[in-house]
Amino acid sequence: MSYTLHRGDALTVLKTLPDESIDAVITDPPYNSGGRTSSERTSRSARAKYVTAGSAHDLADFPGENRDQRSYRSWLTELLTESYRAAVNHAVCMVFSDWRQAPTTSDALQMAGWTWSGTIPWKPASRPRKGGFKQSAEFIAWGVKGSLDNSRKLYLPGHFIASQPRKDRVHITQKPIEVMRQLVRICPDGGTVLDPFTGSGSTGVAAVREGRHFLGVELSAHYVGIAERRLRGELTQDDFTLAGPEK
Amino acid sequence: MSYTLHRGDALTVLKTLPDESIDAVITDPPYNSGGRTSSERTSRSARAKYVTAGSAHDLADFPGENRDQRSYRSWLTELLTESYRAAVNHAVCMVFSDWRQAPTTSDALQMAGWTWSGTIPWKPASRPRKGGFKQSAEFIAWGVKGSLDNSRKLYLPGHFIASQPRKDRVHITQKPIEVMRQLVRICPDGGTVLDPFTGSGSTGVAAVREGRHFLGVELSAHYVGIAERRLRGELTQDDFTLAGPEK
DNA sequence: TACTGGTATGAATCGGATA
DNA sequence: GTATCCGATTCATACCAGT
Repeated sequence: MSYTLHRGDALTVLKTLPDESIDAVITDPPYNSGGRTSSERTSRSARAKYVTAGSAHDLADFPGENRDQRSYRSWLTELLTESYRAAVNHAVCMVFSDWRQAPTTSDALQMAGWTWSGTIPWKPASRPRKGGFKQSAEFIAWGVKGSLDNSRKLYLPGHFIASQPRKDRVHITQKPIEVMRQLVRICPDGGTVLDPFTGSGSTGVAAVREGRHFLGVELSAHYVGIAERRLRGELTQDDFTLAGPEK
Repeated sequence: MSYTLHRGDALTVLKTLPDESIDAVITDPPYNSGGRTSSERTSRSARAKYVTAGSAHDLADFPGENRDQRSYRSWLTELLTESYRAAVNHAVCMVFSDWRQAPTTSDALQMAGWTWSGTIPWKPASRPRKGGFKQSAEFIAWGVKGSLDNSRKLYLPGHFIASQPRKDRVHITQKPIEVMRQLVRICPDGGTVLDPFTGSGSTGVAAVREGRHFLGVELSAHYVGIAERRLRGELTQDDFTLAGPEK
């Protein structure tokens, strides 16, 4: 398996991809939630919005959390449109969002041409909420280019229960590898998974482990470095596993 | 605890309710999903859509399943607007939907004036899907009139896992009582829960069991009869429980 | 290895003070 | 009134250390 990482703006890089070169898109864009007023949403950094005051960890901030709702929708639509162009027929696109952005996300998915086929909840640990229901779920909107490939003997779950990695976490929104490994199976074996918002590269790690190629784009040099290191580690480990028979 | 059932059109009945007479709205409107084309959605009856072909059971059809998406939104908005008017400050409104209607549902909730505060997934049993992700979740969009009452020491879960009742089921979309019992707790003790689409009356049964009053509306005479019977059973049972100390 | 008890923390939320 | 900042809050769960 191989991986390619681009440091740069997602949309700019996507435009350079050839048609029908991607077999699945799995990504977690910076969605612009959090905060009560529009200015709070657009002016505060991701860390300021999402990290509990007093939290001891010191994870780096990430860019892209400054769009208002309308611009988020059109930006995401354009991005998914380019992904659609670069995808093969039967390709699946999966986009993470929180509850606030879920409707906007499925709108953008459809506006970009994908056939919206479902919304999958997954449950990270979360805080309780006094006087009401705790918000314990996040969502993955998924869609297909054309129709699902019914010839594959593939049955994937419709919801995931897992929590964020706590140890060795390098990104505020890092996803558990076990969940990502399930998701990348939607990509045919040996195909290429695209993640325009690579972050710390969990999608890539999962893809490589599951025998898929990975194509990642990330704006922040800090995170490109981290993703590169993690992915290189995977390949080295693979080679090692191949070389020595034990375990 | 007491209950009131109206046989009639939801909107018509809602308009007759006095202002600020309702403490919570919990309902499962007939949403128009299923079917890939708008004509498929609007022409097939609820039974045809939701009941497995060849299934032997004989649940009655229910009305209201023939709206297209736009008209569904405006109809639901009007309905939720009337509910909003009839609700007290801090009242919570919860609306069930499937994944397809979830964005429309949160739109309507907000258009009606409620402050959308979250989307809760709940998982009924479902069939796997070849070549992709199983669609195992349905959603409850919830919102508040004004703001949540933070003085209550109430902490409710953010997702529910339960399967639809199989035995003793009297309505196609009947919800498990255990889930409904959790939901009705959002209504203050002794308050009144409104369900404009009572169906077989599960919301009412849960409300009565949890010590809330219930106000239900149902168009179908068939289901009003069933709901009435179930609710009367609850009260009788309550009386019995009160009379005899054992269990 | 399996259990147990202590501790840290979360893609938040809320009220209130300040500018 | 709006924007911004600050700090208190809440408990299920993962993690750790110790038996």
